[in-house]
Amino acid sequence: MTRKYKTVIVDDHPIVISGISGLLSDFQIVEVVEKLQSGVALLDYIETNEVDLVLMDIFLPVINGIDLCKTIKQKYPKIIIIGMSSQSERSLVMQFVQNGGNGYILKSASFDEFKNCIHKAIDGEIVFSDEVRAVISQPQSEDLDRIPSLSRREKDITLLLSKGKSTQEIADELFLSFLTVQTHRRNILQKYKVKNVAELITFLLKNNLLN
Amino acid sequence: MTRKYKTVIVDDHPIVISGISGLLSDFQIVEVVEKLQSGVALLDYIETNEVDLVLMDIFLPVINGIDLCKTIKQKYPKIIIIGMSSQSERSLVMQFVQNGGNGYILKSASFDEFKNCIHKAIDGEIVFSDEVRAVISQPQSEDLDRIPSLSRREKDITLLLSKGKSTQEIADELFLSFLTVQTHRRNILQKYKVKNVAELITFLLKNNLLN
DNA sequence: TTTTTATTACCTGATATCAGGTAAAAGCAA
DNA sequence: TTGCTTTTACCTGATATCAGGTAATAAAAA
Repeated sequence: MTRKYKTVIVDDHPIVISGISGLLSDFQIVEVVEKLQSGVALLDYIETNEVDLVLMDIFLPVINGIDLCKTIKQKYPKIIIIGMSSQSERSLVMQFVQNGGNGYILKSASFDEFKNCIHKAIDGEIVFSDEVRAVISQPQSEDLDRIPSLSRREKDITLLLSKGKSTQEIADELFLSFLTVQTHRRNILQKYKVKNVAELITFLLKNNLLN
Repeated sequence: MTRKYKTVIVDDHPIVISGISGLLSDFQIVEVVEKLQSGVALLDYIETNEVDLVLMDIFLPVINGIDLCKTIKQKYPKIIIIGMSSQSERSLVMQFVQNGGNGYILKSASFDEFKNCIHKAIDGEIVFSDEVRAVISQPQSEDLDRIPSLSRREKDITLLLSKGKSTQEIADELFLSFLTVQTHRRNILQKYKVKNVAELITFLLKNNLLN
């Protein structure tokens, strides 16, 4: 008999944990050895226990799933990590995979999709649920995988923009020339390839890049 | 023997549904008669079936839980409706209860909390999970309770604004006059007392009022 | 040390937004 | 039926944004 994959579920919602473990109880090949509600608890657990597979929520309190994934993979590259969330923001998924994640499943995925993904991930594939795949496989400027970061000054200005400040008000507040702020604004919009501040802020907030 | 409460679970995440029905299977007093993934499906279902208790996610596609609750309560005030979500935004909870909701539970609540709340709700109480109660019972700047809501059209326009569309583009997309869209924009900004679209979007996204 | 990035700043012209006003028709609720 | 809200639409003028340039200085990375 083949060894079972020792699996840990990490989610801050007990109900979700219960749902997933119910789903996994059908599996012959995996065995849920622990259910945790935080990233810190997971880091503790893998220090002293053998783990083969982790199913984790991306939006966790304190440490988010993306950073958590990176930390774990650095020390234990063999652990298979599958991320889950309610939204399929392209950049989130990309970051997760770049940090070593083995797959990304939307919580709105069907049971079949879930099972399928977990099976394939165990076989070494990088897996995505249907909706996620639809989002990330869109044409979408093949190079924009890695989201550019804002410089210090650009962050200052973006924050004030999100508060509804005008170019002139920002210039006054930061003791800069109106024209300088204008240049920064243009650079920021260009950086994220957005048309105006409205789209910029939507992008930044949805990707947790603002504050 | 007392009659069992016919219960419907509404959530767009199959896993959550499974988790909750697992939880409810321990209950002698309730019986899960249907599991649905959308508000529309629920409206259909209650037209032709008897329902005593509804457990619904607040963030549902198409119709949100708050509007859904209102609609149902108008026609079937006897149905007990408990809302669930991942966040406990004060204004959301308030709106839900004002629309007739019988309780609000965070998905991060423990199983015991869940059971407790459902029991009490059946007994006629308006119930909240611990974390929710902590949030809503805070003093809170007495005036900012009620956040104005957007009309259907205003929502359409706001969504397009968040995608960086210009007034003209929105007019074209919705088959409206440029001037009409301009009027809507002004009304929306006024409603939330913000200076421009940037501030509007920050406000809406931080309060989960946009999709 | 050379190169690149960040920050600062100026110029112009086209287009868009914002703020003020008004107002009619349709739909819903009291 | 009488109001209230929503949706539609028009007008004007002041500001603001966006997109296209260029360019010097400072700081950080190669």
